[in-house]
Amino acid sequence: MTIVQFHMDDQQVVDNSQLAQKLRNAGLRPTRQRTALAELLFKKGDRHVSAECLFEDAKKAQIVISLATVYNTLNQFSEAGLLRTISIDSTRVYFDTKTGDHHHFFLEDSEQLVDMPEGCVRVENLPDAPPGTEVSRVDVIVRVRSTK
Amino acid sequence: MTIVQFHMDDQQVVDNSQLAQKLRNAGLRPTRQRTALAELLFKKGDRHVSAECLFEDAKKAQIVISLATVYNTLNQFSEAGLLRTISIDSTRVYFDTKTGDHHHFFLEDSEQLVDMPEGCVRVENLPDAPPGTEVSRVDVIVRVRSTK
DNA sequence: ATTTGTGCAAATCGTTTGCATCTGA
DNA sequence: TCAGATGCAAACGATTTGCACAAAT
Repeated sequence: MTIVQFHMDDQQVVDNSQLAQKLRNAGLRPTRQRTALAELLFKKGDRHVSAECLFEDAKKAQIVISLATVYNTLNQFSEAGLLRTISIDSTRVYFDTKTGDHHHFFLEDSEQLVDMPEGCVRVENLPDAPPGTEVSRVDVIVRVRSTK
Repeated sequence: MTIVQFHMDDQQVVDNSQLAQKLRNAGLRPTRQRTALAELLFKKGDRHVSAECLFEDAKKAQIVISLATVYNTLNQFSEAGLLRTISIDSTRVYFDTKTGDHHHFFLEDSEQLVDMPEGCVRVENLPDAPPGTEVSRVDVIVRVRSTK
């Protein structure tokens, strides 16, 4: 029932020196809180978090950090390409630790995002992009809700 | 440069008595401001508006209305099925006057939505919805930005 | 030592709500 | 008449920002 997915581009991070390196590669100094958040984000495999929810996770993990820093860090990470942002629900931004090409289920009841396996969806018959523009990304979001 | 599209299900509204009827059918009293907004929304063919931008339109059209009422009215219209809401950009909700099954281009530069012709896109190979859920809608958003 | 990050609180921005007043059927 | 609409201003919630302080290199 559980779908397990691995991606070579988002290599599984297991120890903290790899994390620090990942941050450095992205041009970010591996500070205490950045490393701590990176640990929460990238050690557990694919995640879809909101700032608020990562902030809660951090609290539970005894990490001392302010909500503003969580926001700033998430934004830095996604600018650096470590995360991808998704906005589905206008009230919240989700950050996806999986940056490769893939699409999502959105569980309307629980407001959660679930990855679809990479490469499985094919979108056909797309009209041409409007003149003077080029496609930067195609997002497919399948909204689902519990039956009954 | 301009793409014009017509759809039979969202019938073109041309006079105000039809508008009033459309509102009544939706269970909404055709009050001054509702009719005025409906006029802006449904007389011009397909539109994608934010509350703020419709509010501006209303001002230009000398309609006396408050921003809160624009919000309330847009929400009522979409609950009544007269509009469809789309959230792409987490900072703004778009209301689409075309309620049929269709998808969108999102022009990242100008933050505008453009309809794709109905029925042209085909999404294949969708994985099954997670257990216990059913698909309520599939959204395809093609983000484009100006070349160079 | 210098640059860069962090925490906090205040600011912002889109959106919603409470309530007194008005209006359409 | 009177339920239902409207306007306003205040409330809200997610996110950003300004600034003094702290930590990395």
